[in-house]
Amino acid sequence: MLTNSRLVHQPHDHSRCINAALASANNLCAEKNARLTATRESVLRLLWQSHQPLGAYQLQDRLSKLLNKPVAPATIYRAVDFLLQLGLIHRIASLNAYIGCPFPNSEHSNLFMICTDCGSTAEVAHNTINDLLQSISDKAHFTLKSQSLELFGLCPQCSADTEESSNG
Amino acid sequence: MLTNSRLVHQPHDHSRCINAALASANNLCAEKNARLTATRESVLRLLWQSHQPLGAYQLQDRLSKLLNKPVAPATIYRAVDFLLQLGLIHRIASLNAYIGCPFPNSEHSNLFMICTDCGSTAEVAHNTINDLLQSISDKAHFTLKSQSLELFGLCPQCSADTEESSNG
DNA sequence: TTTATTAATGTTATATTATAACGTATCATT
DNA sequence: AATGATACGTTATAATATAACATTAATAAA
Repeated sequence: MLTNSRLVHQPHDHSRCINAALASANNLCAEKNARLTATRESVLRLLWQSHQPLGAYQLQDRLSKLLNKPVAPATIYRAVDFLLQLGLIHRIASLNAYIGCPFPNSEHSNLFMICTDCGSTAEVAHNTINDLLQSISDKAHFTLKSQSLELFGLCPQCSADTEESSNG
Repeated sequence: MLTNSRLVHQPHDHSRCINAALASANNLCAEKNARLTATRESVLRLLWQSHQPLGAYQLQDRLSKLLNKPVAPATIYRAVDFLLQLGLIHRIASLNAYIGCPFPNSEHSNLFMICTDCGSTAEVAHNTINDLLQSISDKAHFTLKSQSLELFGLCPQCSADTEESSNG
């Protein structure tokens, strides 16, 4: 099992995450002959700077502030589509929001643990889940192409807080 | 494993499904002291009549035609919210659409197999998946409350069609 | 059976998310 | 430099969802 759960839910040197993600993005783009333009890189950076999934219009606000000029929705959606194509980010359907992918090079589950309290979201890559879903699909004669797996609940921190307040 | 995959993907006496769903809805409402009003029942019926998930504005069109009068979005969203609350329908986040739940009384996975070709959508209830997701959550100290699991691919019929056309 | 209370609906307006269409600029190759 | 492909700017609008408040209907209480 591969997960960024601990990183997401605990304090850490976040600038390292961001730098690692951008370096990895640069590699991937070079490899695929794709252009990580200024706009695209900024959107990716904004997603990584956030500890939560961001919606298109949140990205619009932030990019607009960053560039100190108006930014249109199309600009955001185009950047986001590009990053989605390359697997550098994911869309979280239930939130209409986007988040950086912590392991863009590996086959993985698109499995997210979303805290309904604080909004923090961790991704988990888990082969057993993938295998199980594949076998369920096979049995049903369903040709599986992709998947969106979203879990809702309380992250470790918010779970602990709830526990505490109910005890004390 | 509990699934309506075969029913969804193969010809059958669909009026029976609809009647069964409505009967089950009536029971549930009686039990919970909830009112299955005319609007709510119509929306549920429309969802069951469709072989695919329907969006709010598709429901608006259909209800409007059924009643032969204008229907506002709020009417649809209110009915849909009610039915969601009772577990009589599900929302499919990736499609912004709604679908009748074939087993509203049982604990289940909210796992959907969505055909990207014809749109037909089957629900699967699978304890192993639930257990696995619960154990993953436990390991991550994530307090799991609910889940949305959406699989995209080709239904048996469309898989077969693709196979055929590639062969011949 | 009136009255009070709650639940559901009607209606209008508007917020939020996403895309279309078309012109302009930038980049890569010749 | 000319060309073609890719990316971006800009404006408008489509699609999805909610807010707010008036009205009606159903239930409960007096």
